[in-house]
Amino acid sequence: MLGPHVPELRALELLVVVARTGSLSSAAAEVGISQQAASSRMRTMDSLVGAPLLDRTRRGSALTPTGELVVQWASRVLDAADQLDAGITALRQDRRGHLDIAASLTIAEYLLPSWLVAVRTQQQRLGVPATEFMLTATNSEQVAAMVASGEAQVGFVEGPEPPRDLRNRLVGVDELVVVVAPSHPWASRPSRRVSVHTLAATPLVVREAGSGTRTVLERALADRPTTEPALELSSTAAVRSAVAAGAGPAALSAHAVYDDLAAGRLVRIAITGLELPRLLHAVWKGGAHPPAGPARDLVDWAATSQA
Amino acid sequence: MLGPHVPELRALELLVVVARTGSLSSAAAEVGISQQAASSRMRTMDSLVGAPLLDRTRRGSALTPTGELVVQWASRVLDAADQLDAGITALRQDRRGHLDIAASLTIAEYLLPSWLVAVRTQQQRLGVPATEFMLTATNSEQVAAMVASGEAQVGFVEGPEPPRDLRNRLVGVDELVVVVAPSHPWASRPSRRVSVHTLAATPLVVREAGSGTRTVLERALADRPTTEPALELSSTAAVRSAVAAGAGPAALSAHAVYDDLAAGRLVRIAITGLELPRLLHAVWKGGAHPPAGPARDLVDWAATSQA
DNA sequence: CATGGTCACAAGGCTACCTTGTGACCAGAC
DNA sequence: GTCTGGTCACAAGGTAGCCTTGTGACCATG
Repeated sequence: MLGPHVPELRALELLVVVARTGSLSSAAAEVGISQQAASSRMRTMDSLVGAPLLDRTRRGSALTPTGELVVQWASRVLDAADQLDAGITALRQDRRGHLDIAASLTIAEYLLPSWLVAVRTQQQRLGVPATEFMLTATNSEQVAAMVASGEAQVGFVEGPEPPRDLRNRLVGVDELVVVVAPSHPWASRPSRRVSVHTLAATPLVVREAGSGTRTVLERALADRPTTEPALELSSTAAVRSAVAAGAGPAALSAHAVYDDLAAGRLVRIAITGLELPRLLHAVWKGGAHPPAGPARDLVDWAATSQA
Repeated sequence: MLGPHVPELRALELLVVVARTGSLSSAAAEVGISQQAASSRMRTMDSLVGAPLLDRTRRGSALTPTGELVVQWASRVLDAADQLDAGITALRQDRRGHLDIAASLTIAEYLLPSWLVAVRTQQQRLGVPATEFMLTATNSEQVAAMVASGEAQVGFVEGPEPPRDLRNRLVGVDELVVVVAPSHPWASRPSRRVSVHTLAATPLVVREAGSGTRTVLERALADRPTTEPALELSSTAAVRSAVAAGAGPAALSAHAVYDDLAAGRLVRIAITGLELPRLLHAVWKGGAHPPAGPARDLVDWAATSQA
């Protein structure tokens, strides 16, 4: 799946740092290796790409045109890696100066990492010591319970309306969308649209019974004659893969398939007379605003970045 | 910049393959390592994250809830890595069964990789042998010359209008946008808007004289009294970093700053009475359509994916 | 002309990872 | 019952890649 010519993350990081600093030595210092090691890493990248990435002169190293291309591509990889980093850091339960966050699955998977990165860089810029986030991902009911009990200072839930006993603020919207593989007959229809009736009569790829997305879908089709699932899988990732491989249509969170739609691995099908929006709320206990500090920063960011 | 808990790309790839196949052994076979090596890699990932990613049973391995989160985050990294892979593959000059592409910088950097990935997966799905793409990134004039001379079968150019002597098709639009750091005074204005006059009077971070984006900008401000640049840098990446660090405003391609805007590292400022759109065209020589085969597939994809 | 900055070459060591070999366990077929 | 093919785990050993240290050449700048 991944070719043999793709450098590892640390090498890509070194490349962009070299691009920024203009020097192998200082870049090496920044990522914590020796100048010689950095030079060697860059040289192996040269051979991976098949062309030199750097103009190495006696007073610094500048990018070649090829290098500049690769830097741009690498930056996107590293952006995603930053979000992964934020997520992993939040999962590791470092218990000094931390903020406990509870979030529903969709939010934890697709939105929260970028918010964490944003708050983190904001803190860096202001010179504030970094907060360690701890993340629990579970269903929306559980999230509400954790916030109510004080286990988490702030929570993020999805659903028709936020829990009554907690304060809330709207931070985004999600929607279930129906997707198929590009080779699926529905994708060839000029309108890329089918009726609710057709959808209900078609075997779908679904999550296991009881999962949030499946419940929403079943409720929306409740008054129609429905058919058996084509395939029942236990993770969103598995459903995405199965649909892309042609196993049949599925309904998934718009956020979950954003990349696949953009890359053309999946095709969105509109359903006449069916919309499945879900509101995403931040929730907390107590005052009109979340507790001052990282919790409030996070909610503020989430609420404003959706604009 | 990148934390110590982020696995390398190959490890992430293994994780998502395990998630898809449901088995360590078959995943190991797919990525070309032994089952034991795969098991060990996954175990080091466990310790990086601080929690097990897999439920390892005697008849397969399924994701834990934590594992599912990490898979989603990792998928985004790998999506970007796929585009990097496509780009690098196109740069490596493998000369068997290839398509020569010439593209202007903006397109080569931001759009082309995803198109290449799309065409590649399309070929895989149809069982067609994969084309080796060869990419030359240069300015739009050069691109037109290469296509005219036959050095490249297809080209992608930006500019007010495509070259007369070539056939063309619109594949997208780009725009120069003005961005500042979130800490910049302009970002605090409620309107996030300044006048052309203010912009012209403000020292900007710019590319070196002669670069495409700088030329467009200077031409647009030609009839205004302008000031000296705040900083002159030789790559788009350097400009982005400098602006994010607070060196001043800059005008950059909308595609170049898409991620930074989404992540909040940069803030877009509207300029009253100034718009700098650029049309992106595919160009080729000869008939009304590009030559059948990969060239046509690529252009078709590019033209339709912009919708 | 000294100094501090750049990068390159060479040798050595170490570590991390991978392979091979083996075993335990489980399900389904016969 | 047991055979077969599938899973994963444990252990030992080798190897290769990478990193550090040491050294040197070169070039600006003061």
